[in-house]
This record gives sequence, structure tokens and C-alpha cells, in this order.
Amino acid sequence: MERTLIKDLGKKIGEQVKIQGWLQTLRDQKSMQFLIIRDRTGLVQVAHWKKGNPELAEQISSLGTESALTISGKVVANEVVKLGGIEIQLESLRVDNNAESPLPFEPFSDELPDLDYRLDWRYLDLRRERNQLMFEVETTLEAGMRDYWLKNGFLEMHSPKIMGAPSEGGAELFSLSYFERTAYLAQSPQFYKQMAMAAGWEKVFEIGPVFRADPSFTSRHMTEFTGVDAEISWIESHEEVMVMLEELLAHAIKLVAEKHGSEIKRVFDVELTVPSTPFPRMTMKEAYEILKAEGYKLPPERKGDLDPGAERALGAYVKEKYGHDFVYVTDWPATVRAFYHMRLESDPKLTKSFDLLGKGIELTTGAQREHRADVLTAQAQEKGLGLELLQNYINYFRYGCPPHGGFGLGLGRLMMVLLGLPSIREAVYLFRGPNRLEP
RNA sequence: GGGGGCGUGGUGUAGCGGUUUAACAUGCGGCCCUGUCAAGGCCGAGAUCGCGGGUUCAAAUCCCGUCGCUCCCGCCA
Repeated sequence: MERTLIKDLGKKIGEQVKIQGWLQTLRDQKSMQFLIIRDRTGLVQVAHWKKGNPELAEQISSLGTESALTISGKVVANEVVKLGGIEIQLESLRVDNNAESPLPFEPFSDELPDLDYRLDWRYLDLRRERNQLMFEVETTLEAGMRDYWLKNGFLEMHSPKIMGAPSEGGAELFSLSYFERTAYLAQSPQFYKQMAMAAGWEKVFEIGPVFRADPSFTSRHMTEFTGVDAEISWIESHEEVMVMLEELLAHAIKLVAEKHGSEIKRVFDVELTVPSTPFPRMTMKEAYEILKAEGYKLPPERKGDLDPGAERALGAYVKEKYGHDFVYVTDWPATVRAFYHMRLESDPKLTKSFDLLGKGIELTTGAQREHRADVLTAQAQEKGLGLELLQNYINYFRYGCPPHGGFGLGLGRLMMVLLGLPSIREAVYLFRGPNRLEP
């Protein structure tokens, strides 16, 4: 018999069905047994009269919660049953995998263990409804982004994650032994995206792993995370990148809201709103004026930069003033930006770059890139970077590379912001940090 | 890397110098209950209070060290 998903049982009243799922609760009484079965789509009660089949009754009594079961029986409507008014009268049971008792923790209890403990038992923690929903949302979010890009003529790229030479700043690179030499894990697809521009791909995106050997202990950092990157050619300024990014996010979030909005409200108590475009924008200079007016004091050594507190303050300001969760901060000083960010023609101290903040958290850095080899070389030297390591990179810009720009966005951070999660550790399938390599 | 906080049965917490044979909830085991549904009732097992040292007549409780976790900062997505 074909399996019926629990959400579809209402259409099969009076019929024989087969369901498959986990035993969330067993209520074993004197004459009756009630099993609450959960599958990916919901919960249903299964009832069994013990005297009809004492052997089966005994088998049910021995089941541990969270056992994996295949159950056959008849679907009946029963108003007495609080769980959806539907019940299955059990006829046969196959124990696919009996769960040992006690479990390391009860995934469906009101009081959950610390996140760190749950991460040790992630495969049980992931069974919880909110975690199932989280990854349905992530899947839809990525599908929405791909949908936008494909409609707009982008190519999907897959750049290598093993590199031969440290490029952008060596400090946060993981090194590994690679046959007779040392290789490095990519800490960004940045240079490869730009190479694709030199290769004439014009518009590319990549969703893939990024590695950072940063011993950061915060609720929003990981040593391995999924980066969402895009790069486009023939632009006049970073503004075009910003337009693409806001359209991309609005499109993907709209899809998520349509598909999961009510479930997100019920499970996460978050009203997922589709952000209006264009997103609010402010220059760094304006950001400083706002912070001053709001009474936020930046440490003086932060000259031209923002700290996390300032980002939260700006997020709160924009939420109150414009009712918007996102804000672009533009025109960052060259001193705090990468050497490959293009400078403003009107003021070479500033870059044609932006950060996107979501609810006060840094989600994205983007910029128009410097595509003129001589200017790029001068900017690298100004930052005191070794030109030997950058030579191959700078060569991309010697043989007709179009003007271009792009962004990198943290998928986990976006999930955190959309669902209002306190830590990125629960926003990703398996967290990787300085002290966590398992499971 | 710098600073703060926490560390008590499987899990979540209470206790914060002597009335503690360490309490409560949940989970687990047993018994009871003719339909339960956040089930309920009774009984039971389960913790040398992270680890090491010190102070004291007396330490889960105070101090020092150490390990683990966590938050903030630096840095970033």
C-alpha cells in the first residue's frame, strides 16, 4: 500500500491507509493504547484496543518514544479526538527502528537543553517542527534567489574551494597539506567571481561554502558558512549592484512569505514582511550624523567605520523612521575597505561600496571593483600588500576586463534575521566554529 | 586574541557557609486508571554539586587555578 502523508488523512476518512513516522507520545492504558505519530507534515493519533490483539499490545508497550514506525489501519473521523478530530484504528505495525529509552533529551518538551548540548544531538534536535520549517524556508529562499537570477540571465558558477596561494589577507586562511605542498581553503569566491567577469560571463552567482580561520566567539560567526555571491559586468556604479541585491531579496522573501508566511508566524512568532524597494540608503557620513543625533557614541579609534552597537542603532533608527528591516550604508572610507574597492571619482578617500544591514546585523558587503590594473596595483601598494601574491589576480584586468561589481552575503545570517533567531548556530544544518567540528 | 557570566541526577532549574540523608519539574522503570489527548494517581531508580588546590570547627555555597560552555568586544558574511 502507498504511504499517506498525515496532512492528507482528512481526505481518506473510512479508508485503509499506511502512514510512516515517529512515535512522539505513547499513552499506554489498561484497555487502550494511543500513539501520537508525527511525520514531516503533521501529527495524528493512532488508537489500539488491547484485547483485540494482546501480542500487538505488548509490542506497542515496548516501544520507545521517537521510534520509527510504519502503521496500517483505518482512518475514522472522531470529534472526541482533540488532535484534528481524526484517528487511525491500528491494524498492523512494523517497527522500523525502535528508539532506545531514555533519549538523550526530549525534542518535544517545553524545556530544551542548552543549544550546545542539542548540537551534540543535532539529528534529534532537527526533528523538531521549527527546525524542519527552518530548512523548508531556506530551500524556498534559495529557490527564490535562483529564480530571480535565472530570469535575469545570470550564470551559476562553482569556483574551487582549494587554492594554491593565500590571496586576500592570509590571516584567516585554513591551510591543508596538498600532496607535496600546502594549499588553502577559499575564504571567499571573490577573485574567481572577478575572473568570470574577465572571462565575459557578465552576470554570475554562486551559493557555496566559505572558510574563515577566525577564532570568533559570537552568535553570528562560523568558521565555515554558506556564502551567497553575485557579480555583474558593465556597471556604472555600485548602485546597480545594490538595486540587483534588493530586487533579489525582495523576490526571494516574497516567495518565502507566500509559501511559509503563516507557518512562520505560528512557529516562530515572526511576521515575515516582504521588504519594499528601494531599501533605505544612507552614506557613512549620514550614518555618523544619525548616530550622533541618537546619542550613540562610537569609540574614537573607529574613525570611518561602524561597530556592532552602531549597526544595531542604525537598524533600530531605520525601523522606526521607515518601518524597514534593511538599510544600505554607502561611501565607506578606503582605509577600512579592501584594496580592490573602486574609489569615488569625486572623493578618492571614499569607496564605491556598501554594506547591507538587516535588523542591525551585517549581512552583505558589496562594491564596484577596481578593474584597471594600474589603479588596482597602486591601491594594493598603498595598503602594503605583497604584489607577488596578487600578480595573477591583477593580470585578470590587463586584457579587456569590463567594469564590474558584486556582493557577498551570509546565508545563515539572512536566515537568522528573517526568522528572528538569537544564534546562527541554530540557523544552519551543522555549525562549524573554533571549538566545534562534530557532528 | 581581550573582557564579563555560568558549570548541581539523562535534561531544565532551586539551594549560595551549618536545619541538605542536596530540593523541584521533566524524562526513565514499575503498578493503577474502559478514550487518553500538555492525560492523571501512587511507588521507585538516578547527582560524591565540572576538575584540582586552598580558607574554615564546617564548603554545592567563600578564594585561587584549570577545563568546558556562553555573551560582549576585536574581525567579518
